[in-house]
Amino acid sequence: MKTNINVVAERAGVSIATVSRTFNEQGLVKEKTRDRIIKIAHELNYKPSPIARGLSKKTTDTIGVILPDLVGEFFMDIIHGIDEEAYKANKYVMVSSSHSQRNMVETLIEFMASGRVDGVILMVPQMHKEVDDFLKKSKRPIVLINSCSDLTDAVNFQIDNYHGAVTCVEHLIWHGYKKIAIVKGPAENCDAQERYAGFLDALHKNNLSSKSFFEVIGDFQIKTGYYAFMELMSQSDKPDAIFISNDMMAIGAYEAAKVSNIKIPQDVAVIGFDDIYLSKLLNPRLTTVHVPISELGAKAVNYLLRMITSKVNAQQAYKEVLPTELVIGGSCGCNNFYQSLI
Amino acid sequence: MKTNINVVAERAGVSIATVSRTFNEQGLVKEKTRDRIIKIAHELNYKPSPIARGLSKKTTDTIGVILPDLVGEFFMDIIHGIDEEAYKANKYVMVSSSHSQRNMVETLIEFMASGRVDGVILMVPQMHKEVDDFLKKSKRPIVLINSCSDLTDAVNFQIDNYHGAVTCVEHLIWHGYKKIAIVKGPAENCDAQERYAGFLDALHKNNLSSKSFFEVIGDFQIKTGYYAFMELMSQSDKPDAIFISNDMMAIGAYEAAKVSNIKIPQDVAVIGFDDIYLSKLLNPRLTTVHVPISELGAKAVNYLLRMITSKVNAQQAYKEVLPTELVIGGSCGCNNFYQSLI
DNA sequence: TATGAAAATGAAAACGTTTTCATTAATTCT
DNA sequence: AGAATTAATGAAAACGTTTTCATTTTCATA
Repeated sequence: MKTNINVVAERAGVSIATVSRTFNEQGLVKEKTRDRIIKIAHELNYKPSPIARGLSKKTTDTIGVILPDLVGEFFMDIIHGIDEEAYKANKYVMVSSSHSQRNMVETLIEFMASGRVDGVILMVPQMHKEVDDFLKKSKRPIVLINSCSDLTDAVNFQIDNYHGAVTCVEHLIWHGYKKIAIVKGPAENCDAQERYAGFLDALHKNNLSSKSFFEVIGDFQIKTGYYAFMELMSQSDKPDAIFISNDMMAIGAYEAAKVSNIKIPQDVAVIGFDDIYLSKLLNPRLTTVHVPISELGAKAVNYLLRMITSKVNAQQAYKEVLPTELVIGGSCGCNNFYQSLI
Repeated sequence: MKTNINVVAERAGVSIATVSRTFNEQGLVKEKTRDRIIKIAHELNYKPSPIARGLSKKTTDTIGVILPDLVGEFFMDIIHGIDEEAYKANKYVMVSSSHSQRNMVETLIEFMASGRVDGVILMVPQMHKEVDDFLKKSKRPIVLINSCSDLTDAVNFQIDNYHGAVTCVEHLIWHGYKKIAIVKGPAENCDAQERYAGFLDALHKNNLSSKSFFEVIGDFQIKTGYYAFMELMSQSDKPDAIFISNDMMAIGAYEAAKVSNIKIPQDVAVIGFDDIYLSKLLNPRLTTVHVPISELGAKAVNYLLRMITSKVNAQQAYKEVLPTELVIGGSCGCNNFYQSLI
């Protein structure tokens, strides 16, 4: 009744070994018998069981994805990129969030040890020792995405936060602004750190320097953007441009500007980071930095698959920084940008 | 070297059967030996292989999720709800999009037949015959979410689009509006159909009727919301309120209002549907309908798991409609709503 | 036509569990 | 104390593949 490899073999008058070979390596079984087997398998609607195959071959054709959270368009984009590439390669995708940090590491270990996945794509907001240790001794390949770059001996795909920030600041300088402020992200956040570094370096390279009262810290949420903007613009010495470390805070800044009757960009220029969907809807459209999130996922999958198939040395460290791109809106002072909303 | 059930058994001076029993049914193995086995297993860091177990038991502890798309906060919320519940039940989640309709059914069949998953949560934008047929003959349980309700013999969890729409319209009527227009969603979309039905019924129940020039069709995207608003408000006989079938189109409407200098809600009241994140950021905050997306995923998982464990009859049709809730903003004319942005 | 190499196939072990059925150990009952 | 039950364990088959190693077939070459 149940249609396994045996019934196909029997029906084809052949041993199960040849049936197996038919579905795996090519060239090993004679054209004629191969065709016959394929035909019969098709008639019986036979497909090799992935589970049994997994037991025998120790591969599952699925990759694990562990994200710090499963909320918001950002993580969705990552999953999307991963899914798309995995699908092309006929792989399956198992997702899991680290469930509020309760057990990121446990999930990871479970995944790896259980043989459920052939490899893992892992995103850690900030790298702790535990993870670091584990990466080294893991038998299955692991690819990090958008994780801190301080561990040099891992495989890591990242966004080029630094140059994104540099480009922003240089664009502001090009506009002629000289008093450039920044709303920073959380101190422990790697993205925030890199963006801040880019900000500082761009200023210095252009013989400007950052003043402490032009630096406000935020937490990447709308609210702190609001207050940061208020704080900056209520000083007697006001900036003429503000680099806001992410778009969410920029939204808060827009709100603050509206409330306090400050015009963007006439009174103060504003520039964000991330190019989230909302940024298109602001008025004027927010000038920001596009980050190739979905590509990040796609590239991570491709590399992981090559690690799995040993096309690339899985022990070898590798790092790739994906370029970011300035998206011109009206908030920086440019005025012939493309308003894509309608 | 490799630590499988055999080495544990040997080390414990016991047969592999008792080791297996120790990790499965309880009460079958004597307390004392059980403890010894557990201890040894722990020392050796032994965990039963899910793959081998899967082969033997024909269950994998993972559920499949097939969504029409992996983009935007909506689908992320669904996955989030699913993941959270699955995690609690110690199940794994395999996601897949239908990759632009290319092969939703194939993915489904593949999933089911391969024994990769114990059950599937499936969301289909519009139900075609193929899927319908397949649902019937599938051996593994399937739970539909947010899918058309015209197949009565499936398990289906849905949003209460109808009553959400009724509530909207009645709220508008309560405000005193009499000339209520609608921007509909795509004709073939089930959500859109149900919302439209609610709209009509609410009007009739209140002795109002819909006029054809007050009904415009859209496609749930921003752009069509823009044009629909323009069209409605450029007629000589203008509506005093518009029920827009989703928030995205409402955003377009806001934009159109701004461009044409029409004030919301003073000149025309507007109400949306979905309560997406952006709706909080509009000014005035959009009055809309909250849909419990994440709960939808969570409930679907719970029911699916009960089908898998036969706590509930998997052959039996079941339908659950999750309540929606009106979220008051300023766009309907209310003025003491909670503006949650800051 | 015999011969050797190459190509195609088969038998059986392995992968790591669960589970049925039989057997032994422990316990209760008279 | 011995029989009758019940509780605990073990041996081996099953799950459905892949893969090694040996064997047979084929085919070109001498």
